[in-house]
Amino acid sequence: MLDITLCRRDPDRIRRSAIRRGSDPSFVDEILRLDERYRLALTDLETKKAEKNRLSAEIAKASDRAATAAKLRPQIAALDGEISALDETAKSLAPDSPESPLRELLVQSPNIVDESTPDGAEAADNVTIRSWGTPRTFAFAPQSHWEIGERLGILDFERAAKLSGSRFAVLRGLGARLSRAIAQFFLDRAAERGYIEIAPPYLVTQQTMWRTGQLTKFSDAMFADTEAGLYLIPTAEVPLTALHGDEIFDGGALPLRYAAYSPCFRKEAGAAGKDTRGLIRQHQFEKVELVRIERPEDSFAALETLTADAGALLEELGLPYRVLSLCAGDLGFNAAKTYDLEVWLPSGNEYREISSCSNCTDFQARRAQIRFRRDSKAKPELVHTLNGSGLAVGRTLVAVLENYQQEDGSVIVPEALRGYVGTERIARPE
RNA sequence: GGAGAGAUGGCAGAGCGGUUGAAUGCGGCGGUCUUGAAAACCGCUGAACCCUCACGGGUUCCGUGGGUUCGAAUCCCACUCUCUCCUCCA
Repeated sequence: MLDITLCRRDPDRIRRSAIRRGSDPSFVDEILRLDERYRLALTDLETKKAEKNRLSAEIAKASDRAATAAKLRPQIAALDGEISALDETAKSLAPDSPESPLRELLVQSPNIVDESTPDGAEAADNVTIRSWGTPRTFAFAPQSHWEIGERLGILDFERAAKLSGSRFAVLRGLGARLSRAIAQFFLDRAAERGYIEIAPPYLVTQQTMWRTGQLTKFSDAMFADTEAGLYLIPTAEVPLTALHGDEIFDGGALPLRYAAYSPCFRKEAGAAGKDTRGLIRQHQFEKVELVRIERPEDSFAALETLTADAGALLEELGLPYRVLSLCAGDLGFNAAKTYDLEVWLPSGNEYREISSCSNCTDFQARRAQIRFRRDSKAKPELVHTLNGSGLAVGRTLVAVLENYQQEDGSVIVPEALRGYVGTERIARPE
């Protein structure tokens, strides 16, 4: 949600951001026009209310209340008429009333693009910031993770389809164990880096979804039980970020760092025909999510740290990756700036996204009303929220299987995971 | 699922239909005292929005939404949530 006061103070900033995202900036003029009308109506309304309150106070102060009330009643009735009419007008225009077109415009607009986000219209314009590791050269044709997994008996897509249809997987034996090992490894590292582990609900209310910007209007991206009014989280970012909604922190409480391991549920409605094989794009996948709540002045430095925290996991696993700065046109709704981490997958001879780290500045904080005070007398200010995968478990499993595959069909377990998996090599199904 | 109790400021906890944004306590901030600290004492201490260059003024908010009334934290209705007991269950 955009800040109405910022729209008044610096409309050009909003226009510039819209243009960089590739959308028409004329809505800013519409916002200003509606806002003007709203404030006129509001001032009018409040003046009438003040008059009425004065008359009521007069009755309260009078020695003979009944008589005074009788005398003033016609005046008050007249004011009541005007008040209810003005009230309706003001309500229909207010930036916080659900029906108002002004609110619609504020709510539908994506976050303001940060200056440091590169220009560009689409994914091809994203800028590679750095890369780590050298993709391994294979003496044989590397296989895809589903070939490896099915042959080793640790991935079973056929039976998953029998149970649940397409875009599901069954992990078996060391496959299931490896997946659990990866998640455990991520959580342990997060704890070492000062992230507090949270085990959140996986079902949240519509309001919670709305607050973190996942629900704008009608979203067909998420699984929901509409009868119960509950949504399956598409990422733990949702409960972690909304955790402190409607709260005001003491300045000393910040920054806050949270990590949560959770399943994520997505309909993938817009992805028909994409990544239909294997674990890459599932209706249900697991992820360790990192969330930071920061003071505004610290949030961009925190984005660098967050991205480094995610990258360190890939480095420890020995998986080559690169970091992209998403261009303005490819940026998500909530983000002012995003770094994507892409891991090397030898079967496709390409890098694939395994983490996305975003600074959402005050955008989600405004929706969820997460604030802090610099000192005990200061006015509450909105915090900045950041989130990043640290990392997607399923895609890490893919990367491990593909990058560590051996010519004999076995897979070596990366050093960092051996303690969790309990073996150095996955050779044959038990 | 059944029965009961409750929802008030950062927290705890009062509150008669009339100047109550709300007693009191705790916490927080400032001050006096002190070499310093503690204690004691004094003062201040909720949020959102609108008008104003500013000083200042105004409106709204006591779970949410309606209603009664000139006037509602206080009365009425509906809803939501929390707690306790029973039931069920991993």
